[in-house]
Amino acid sequence: MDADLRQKIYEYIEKKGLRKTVQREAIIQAAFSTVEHYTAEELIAMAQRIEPSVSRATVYRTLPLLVESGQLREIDLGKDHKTYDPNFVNRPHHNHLICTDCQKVVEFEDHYMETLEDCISKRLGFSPTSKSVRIEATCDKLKKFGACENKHG
Amino acid sequence: MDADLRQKIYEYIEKKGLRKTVQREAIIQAAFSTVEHYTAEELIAMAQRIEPSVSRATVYRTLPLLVESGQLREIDLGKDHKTYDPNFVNRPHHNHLICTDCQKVVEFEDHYMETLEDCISKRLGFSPTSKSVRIEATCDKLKKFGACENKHG
DNA sequence: TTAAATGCAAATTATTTGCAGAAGC
DNA sequence: GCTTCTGCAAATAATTTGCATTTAA
Repeated sequence: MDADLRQKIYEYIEKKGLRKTVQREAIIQAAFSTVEHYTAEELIAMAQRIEPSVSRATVYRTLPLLVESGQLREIDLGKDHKTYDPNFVNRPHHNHLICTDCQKVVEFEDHYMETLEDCISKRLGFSPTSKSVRIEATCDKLKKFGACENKHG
Repeated sequence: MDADLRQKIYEYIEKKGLRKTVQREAIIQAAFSTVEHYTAEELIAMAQRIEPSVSRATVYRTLPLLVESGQLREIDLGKDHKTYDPNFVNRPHHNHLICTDCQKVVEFEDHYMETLEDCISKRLGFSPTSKSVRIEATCDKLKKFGACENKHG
C-alpha cells in the first residue's frame, strides 16, 4: 500500500477528530491492497481476512470516510450496488467502458474530456467538482470471432 | 403526447406479443406528459391521476418496457433510486450536470462528446451502445452572490 | 474520563416476485 | 379459451441505524 496515500487518509482522520482503530486500519489496508474495483460486500470479506473482528456495519461506516478523504472513488457501473475504485489517486481522470457482452470494465483516460467538461461547466455557469463518464459498448471481438474474453455461456 | 412516440411504443408492444391494457395506456400517457425527470414513485402518482387502478407493481413492470422500446431513458443522477428522462427521443445526445449546491439538474448537449465516445470505443475495440456523462459542479452564482436558485436554507 | 467507535440485529428503501383472480385477443 | 396482466402483499437486497458495550486518546 502506498505510504503517501495512507498518510493522507490518516491526516484526514486526525483533522476530523476521529480515532485510529484496528478495524479501520484493516479496512484501509484492504481497500488499497488491490487495483480492482470492488463492492462493499467484497471489501468486508477482504478486511475480515486481515482482521476478523471487522463487521459489515463498520465497513459501511468507513467507506464514506475514504470517499470523503478523496482517496477512494465511488463509481456507478449501472448495477444495483455501489462500486468502489481505488485507482483514482493514480489516474484521477480515468473513465469506464462497460462491455455489454461480458460485463468487463475497461478503464480509459481522455484529456479532451477534461477540457470539454471545463468548457461545458463554464458555459452553463458552474465549476465542475467531479464527473463520471460511463460508456456501454459491445465487444468487436465477439462480433468478429463469436467470442468475448469473459463471456460465460 | 407525441403521436409518433406513442406509435413506436405500441409497435414495440405488438411486436413483443404484449397486450394493450388501460393501466399500460395510463402509464404511457403519464410517462410522456412531461419533460421533467421523474422517479418510479412519481410516475405511479402521475399514472394514478389518469387511471386510479394503476398499481405500483404494474408501473415497475412497465418501466423496463418503455426503456427497452427506446422511448424512455433510465439515467443515474447519483441518488439511491433510478431516474427516468423522457427527453432522449427529442435530444438523443444530451447529458446532465448536477448542481451540488441546489441539486438542480441541467441538461446539455455536446457533439464533441459523441465524437470522443466513438474514438475511445474504437480505440479500445468496442462499439458504443450508450453513454452517460454526469458532471457534478458548484454554482458560480452561489459563490458570487451567496445565492443559488433552488438552494434551501 | 469521555466522546467516539464497534457489533449486532432490526429497520429502511427501492424494487421484484409469487399467486390467484381479471381481462385482452 | 388460453395467455398475458393485474393488484396485493410478501420477499429481496443493499445499505443504514439504534443501542448497549467497548475502546482510543
